[in-house]
Amino acid sequence: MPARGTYRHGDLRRALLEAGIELARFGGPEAVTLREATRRVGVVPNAAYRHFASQQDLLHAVRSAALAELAGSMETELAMIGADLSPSVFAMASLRAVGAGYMRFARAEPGLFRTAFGTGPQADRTLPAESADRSRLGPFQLLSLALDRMAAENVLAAKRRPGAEYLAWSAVHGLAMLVIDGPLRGMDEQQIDALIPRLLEMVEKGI
Amino acid sequence: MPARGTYRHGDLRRALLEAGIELARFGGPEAVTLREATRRVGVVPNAAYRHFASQQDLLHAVRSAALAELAGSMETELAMIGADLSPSVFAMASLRAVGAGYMRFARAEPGLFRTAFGTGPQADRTLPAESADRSRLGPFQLLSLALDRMAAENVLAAKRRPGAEYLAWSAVHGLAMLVIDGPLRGMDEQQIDALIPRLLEMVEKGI
DNA sequence: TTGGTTTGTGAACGCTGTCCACATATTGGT
DNA sequence: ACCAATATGTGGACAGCGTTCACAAACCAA
Repeated sequence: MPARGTYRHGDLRRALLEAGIELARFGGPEAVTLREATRRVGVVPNAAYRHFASQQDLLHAVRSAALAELAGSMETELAMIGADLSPSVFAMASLRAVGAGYMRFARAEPGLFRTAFGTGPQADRTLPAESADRSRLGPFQLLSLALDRMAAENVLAAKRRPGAEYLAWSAVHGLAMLVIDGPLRGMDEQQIDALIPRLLEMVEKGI
Repeated sequence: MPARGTYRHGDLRRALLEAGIELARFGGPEAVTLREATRRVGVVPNAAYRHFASQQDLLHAVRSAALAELAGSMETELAMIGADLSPSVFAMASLRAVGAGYMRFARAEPGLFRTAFGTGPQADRTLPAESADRSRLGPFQLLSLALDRMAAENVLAAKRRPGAEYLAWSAVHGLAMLVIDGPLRGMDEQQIDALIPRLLEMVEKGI
């Protein structure tokens, strides 16, 4: 006898994924548990196995969603610096925009950010180059694009050498990690706000 | 009847801690489980509760040990650049030394590194300034010290502004995280080796 | 010796992921 | 329209995890 749901849920996979995202949002990767996700959807734990091979599989799906949201935050920030700028000014501002978007997301959604770059020995890592579908750009591609623009407009202190995007990424990512999940957690918010432009400045000048 | 150990172990706390470190070394923070640690020591799980308030407490102790090992790696690297250098040359080299030590530890002991900066909502974070005993310097203090030396010898591109150590730390930490636990995992080793000096160069020039 | 404190044991509880057998909807062929 | 095959959710079970409680054994002090 069908007790819990309508027995035929309709789109259980999506429902479970959304429940997982919600869990990650508030509790980070370690909060996305298969049992709790199914509980929220109102279905028995095993039902999840028809749509996700394992809990890790669910977590990977949530991770992808988190990465997409991070990219969205960067694009939002990029859109805010308007297209009425001259190419060179736009190029100059784009690195700061994507960097700021990165940091904004990390601080606004620490749970999702930690999920996106979640720790763990079993976490499946895909190199940014070969990641996902080409349609949507990932965080790394957006950062790389900003550097490309700066190089094209010659507003970069140094010549754009291959791999420079990794250096920029390291700086931004490192600050984000230290702030939301590391020893800098609890640091004064204003101090962090002051640090962000200085960090991006360091990247521009030193890359 | 005393079945497992000698019933009176001697120094169970230390034994459990060392077992925990061993677990963290190979499996990262999520591998340090109370039950496995006690199992290795040959004692019943509950015995741990006489020496650690909880599993988190054990993990915190392991984290401290990991941080100490990281600092040790940085000091080793610092010692390798000899004291026969002129103060200004030594200052110049010290940032790269501590940075390299940081990266070396991260790559050589990813499990311990991930434990040192372990993720999780319940991770107790202490600001570097107020951390630990004064006798041994932590990773952050060593990095900060290197920048101080460079500023004193005027070998820094810019004036040493307060908080610059956070920027340097962010860069190094970010690369380490991306390499051992993030999307850059699996990157070509030589490529990483080439990236490290460039990253430290970026810090020197851009800070 | 005796009584108290420390330290390890044993059994239990609820939580987790996962596997198995089963029941129920949906779907496609005839 | 019927009937078999498939897809999907249920129920029950198992092992492993952290944690708690009551109890036993060892040490220590008076």
